[in-house]
Amino acid sequence: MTQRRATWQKSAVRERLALSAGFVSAQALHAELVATGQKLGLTTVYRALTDMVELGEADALTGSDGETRYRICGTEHHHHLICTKCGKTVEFELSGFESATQALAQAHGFSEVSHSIELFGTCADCGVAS
Amino acid sequence: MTQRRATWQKSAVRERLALSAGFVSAQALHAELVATGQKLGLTTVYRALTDMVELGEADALTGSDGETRYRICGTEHHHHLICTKCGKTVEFELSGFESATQALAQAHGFSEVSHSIELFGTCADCGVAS
DNA sequence: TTGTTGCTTGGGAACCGTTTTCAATAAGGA
DNA sequence: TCCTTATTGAAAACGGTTCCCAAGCAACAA
Repeated sequence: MTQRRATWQKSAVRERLALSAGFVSAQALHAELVATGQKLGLTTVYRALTDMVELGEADALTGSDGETRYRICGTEHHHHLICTKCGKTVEFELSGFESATQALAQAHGFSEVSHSIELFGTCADCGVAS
Repeated sequence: MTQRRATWQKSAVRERLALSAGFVSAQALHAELVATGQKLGLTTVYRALTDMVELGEADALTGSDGETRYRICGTEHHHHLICTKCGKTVEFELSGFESATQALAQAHGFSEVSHSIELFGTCADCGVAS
């Protein structure tokens, strides 16, 4: 059994991620850490983030560009409303919708259904001020 | 202005994709074409698929593994119910939901909202028969 | 505190899907 | 048929992520 050890690298990744309002890529996070004097390897950042996702401390989201972004999230089931400009994220739940999709899936003979629901848009701050 | 020329390669990609019940990766599609004696380049398959997506003839879906899969789809707005085992896909629409998300997004000050909604599960054929 | 164990780190190479390059090819109008 | 130029395709480039493995260090025992 793998037991985890506490290291300042993991703490640094966790803390830095907590500072971000939205989803951040592993590379960006690594760059920020290095820029603030925290010298750690990119590989380590990837591992720390992967661990956090497995522990349910963070959510991962792979965009259409193939890059995975991370964010510290609540543990309850939720979805995201993400600003495509600045990455700012709002969590929300969708009461009623969950059961509706479940019913729809079962109607088609599907089981073990999970879903991916994300909303993308431009937040107030990034919106055109004209 | 870019005008398109008809080539047997593009037709081959389109026809092969039409044979698939679900989403297929560019590499898999290329392998299938080569296996059936259609000798064309992987690059060409990528280009043909990208074109189809731009023309609205196909849908592209980038999975968490970073691989993009394609499928011929209807032109109206719809979502997908996808079997994670065999890739079989069912299209469906979500009346009422669209407006609900729109309202939710605006409530948070977001504009130009789009959404990504996909359901994943195990289809009847792939379900555990024990 | 010191010693031992083995998880963790990190730099670079490897991977893998995708895109770009560019010379050869071929579609389609004149 | 000829000519123009979009298209093809093999190889190289790319970019994000993972693997390799020797050095480092956290946790625990004595």
